[in-house]
Amino acid sequence: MPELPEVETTRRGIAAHLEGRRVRQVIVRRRDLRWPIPPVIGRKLPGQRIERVSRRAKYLLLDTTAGSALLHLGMSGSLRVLAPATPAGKHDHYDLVLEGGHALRFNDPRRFGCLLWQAPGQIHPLLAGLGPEPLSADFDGDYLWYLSRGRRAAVKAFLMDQSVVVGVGNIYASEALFASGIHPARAAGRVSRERYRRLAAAVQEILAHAIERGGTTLRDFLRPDGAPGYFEQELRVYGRAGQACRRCGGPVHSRVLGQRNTFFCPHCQH
DNA sequence: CTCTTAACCTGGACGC
DNA sequence: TGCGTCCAGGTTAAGA
Repeated sequence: MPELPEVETTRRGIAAHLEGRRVRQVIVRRRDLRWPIPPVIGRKLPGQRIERVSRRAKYLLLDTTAGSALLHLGMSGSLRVLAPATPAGKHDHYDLVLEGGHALRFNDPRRFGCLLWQAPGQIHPLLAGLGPEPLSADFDGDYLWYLSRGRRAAVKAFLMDQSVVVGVGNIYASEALFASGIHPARAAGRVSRERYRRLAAAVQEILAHAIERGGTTLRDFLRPDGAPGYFEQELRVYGRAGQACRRCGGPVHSRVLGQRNTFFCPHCQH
């Protein structure tokens, strides 16, 4: 479900409720997520004040002086802030109960998400080796061009590689490649510097705009306040196989690339 | 290194 | 109504 815009939307939604508050209790209903929830969280987190809710790539971090809780939403995870004593439903795997009784609740049918712990001053192994944030100054077309020299994998797989740049998932990769006129199956090493500049600009523009719209709701993504995201209506190619390209009117194609369904216009993208 | 593939897990949509 | 099949926004681990 969540790519960078959806995770950032979630961060903004929960931050106002969490920052400055203490965690009273950690309730774990199912420990076996992508990785088991480590017992250290139950020992360290209660009593701690959440100083900041931050984001790195598609991970959310609840920063305290004792360490940081590291949250990932996987494919189907979502977070809500709920009133005290709201009954838990199916797939509600953990709650972080705050002082005052409100709870941050994690729901995730497929259990690809995780809740891990990062000690103060340490970088969790999952965060080591991640590429730059796409909306930071460390990311631009020249960087992509330089890094891609000699790479034979498809440019779409290259763009979705989180060690290259973080946050770009299957929806926004198709969208950014369409916006910059690059065929998703083209070898990454055979895209020109000028076109990588356009691609990087498209990634930044699309992600920023999607954040403004509260992310993309395709099936079940909801913001922490329960509202859907409104970027779906802005999608140019994703999920539109067989429909008219919004630029040339020809049919949008789809094919599987790197195990993921990919949408593009063969007339507009080369 | 780089690249590809299988695997993790559940639910919804669809065809029969 | 029920059952089988396919698909889904992510990521790692293992193997070539």
